[in-house]
Amino acid sequence: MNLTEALIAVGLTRLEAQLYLLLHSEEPMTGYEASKQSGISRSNAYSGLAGLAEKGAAVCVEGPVRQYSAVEAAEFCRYQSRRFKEIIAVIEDGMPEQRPAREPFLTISGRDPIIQKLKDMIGQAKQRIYLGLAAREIGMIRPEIETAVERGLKVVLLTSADVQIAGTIHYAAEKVPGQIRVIADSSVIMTGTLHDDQTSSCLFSRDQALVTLFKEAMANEIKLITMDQQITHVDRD
Amino acid sequence: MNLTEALIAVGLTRLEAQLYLLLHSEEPMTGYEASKQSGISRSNAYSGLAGLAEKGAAVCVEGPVRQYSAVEAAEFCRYQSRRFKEIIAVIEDGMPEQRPAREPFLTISGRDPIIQKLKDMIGQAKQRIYLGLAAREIGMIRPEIETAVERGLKVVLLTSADVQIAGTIHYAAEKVPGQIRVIADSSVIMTGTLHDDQTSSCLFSRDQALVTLFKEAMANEIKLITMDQQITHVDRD
DNA sequence: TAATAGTATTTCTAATCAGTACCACTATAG
DNA sequence: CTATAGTGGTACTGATTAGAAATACTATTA
Repeated sequence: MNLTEALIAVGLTRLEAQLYLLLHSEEPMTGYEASKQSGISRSNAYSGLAGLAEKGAAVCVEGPVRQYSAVEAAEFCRYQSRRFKEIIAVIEDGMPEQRPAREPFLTISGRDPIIQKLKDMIGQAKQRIYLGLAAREIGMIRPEIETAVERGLKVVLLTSADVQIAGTIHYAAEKVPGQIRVIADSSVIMTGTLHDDQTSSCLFSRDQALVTLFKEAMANEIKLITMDQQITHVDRD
Repeated sequence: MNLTEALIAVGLTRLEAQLYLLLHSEEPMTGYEASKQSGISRSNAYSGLAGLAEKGAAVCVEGPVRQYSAVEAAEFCRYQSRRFKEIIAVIEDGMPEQRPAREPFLTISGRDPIIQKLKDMIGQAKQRIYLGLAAREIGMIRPEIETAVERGLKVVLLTSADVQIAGTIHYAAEKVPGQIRVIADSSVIMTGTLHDDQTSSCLFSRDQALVTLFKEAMANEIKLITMDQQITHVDRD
């Protein structure tokens, strides 16, 4: 995600994002100036600046001509955070309680939802988590793993030898990139493949039989690794 | 902001939001069922459910027919929060530094930007803040005022007698709803009117002369109030 | 044959954006 | 003094796209 996309994600249009960046590099300017410097058509430059003002990303400098000045990024981000918190509050206390029934087998499709679920499993784990992932995937969730270690969780990695994360128990195993195997708290598992958005699909399960099967498979894998090689235990600190 | 709008604000479409709520009240369902129960056209019900799955708000229950189950609200909110933090991080460390020049007089138009600026002034104040607002406006920013009191700021309210916020210094003054007068740290002021979006416009200023004028005006107002009435000082706790 | 499950296509609207035309004002070169 | 270039601003048109309503079509099952 680049800067422009991030600005679009918080509610600006593409042109507004462009103009916001332009306002940061220059003195306050009129729509005319903004149009000239950005290449955006005059009409759209004016409406873009007005849009920025409406969304709290720019303010007006009144005078003989109407100029706009950018609201500094930190302040704009504070606005957005405040707004986001309100939105989340509305959702969290407005949503009806989930019916208790939880299906034992769920399919999660698409790259992003899988990564989100993976991070959430690590974040929600209470005692321990086993991660059978290639180095590429470990890299994407490194902050979450580190937070889990700080929370005092037992974190076991089955991944390539060159990965080093303090506080984790590490078994060297060459994993195929994109293949995912996770167990959290001996109660939920996720497994499947993670490539681009279309070809990514994972099974998430709470089914006790499957979880047990998975646990034993991972335990066996670890046993075989320790028979071959020695354990690399990276101590905390 | 209602629930559906909040869900739309985090990236769902109106139909997806509707379907997400429906999924919460029922067992997992197919597009066919969702269409029947929501009144949404079949085609759109299917694409809506697929959209929810893509956005991490629903998961698939594989079987003879494809059913979708809602991801529980708390989990979906965690996804959104994670995503939002990433976006803010991109903006905050991607934005070029603001040029130091800050115009002395700025116009802030529109209801929302004004309220955001008001909250931000309170949040960013270092020592003291004077708020000349009607009870209606005080109500909107109550949490921010309470946080300021907790931060140990001197918070002075010039507002109607019935407003009660612990830890603030309160002078009873009947204010016209929509009229705003604020000074923060004796260095910045905001004043203007706040009604509906079109008719709302405020001046924000760092100009020392104007700030001083404003301070004296408020001091005089307080002096007159205390000559007439007695001070209501609500002690903390 | 009715209900279930799923797909495809058409139409409509609104937002975004590119492009252009037009008007008013000011400064200045000839 | 006038012509013209530059500045500041508004209005309109057209293309593209996402979202959504509506309908039609196929296939399977009870």
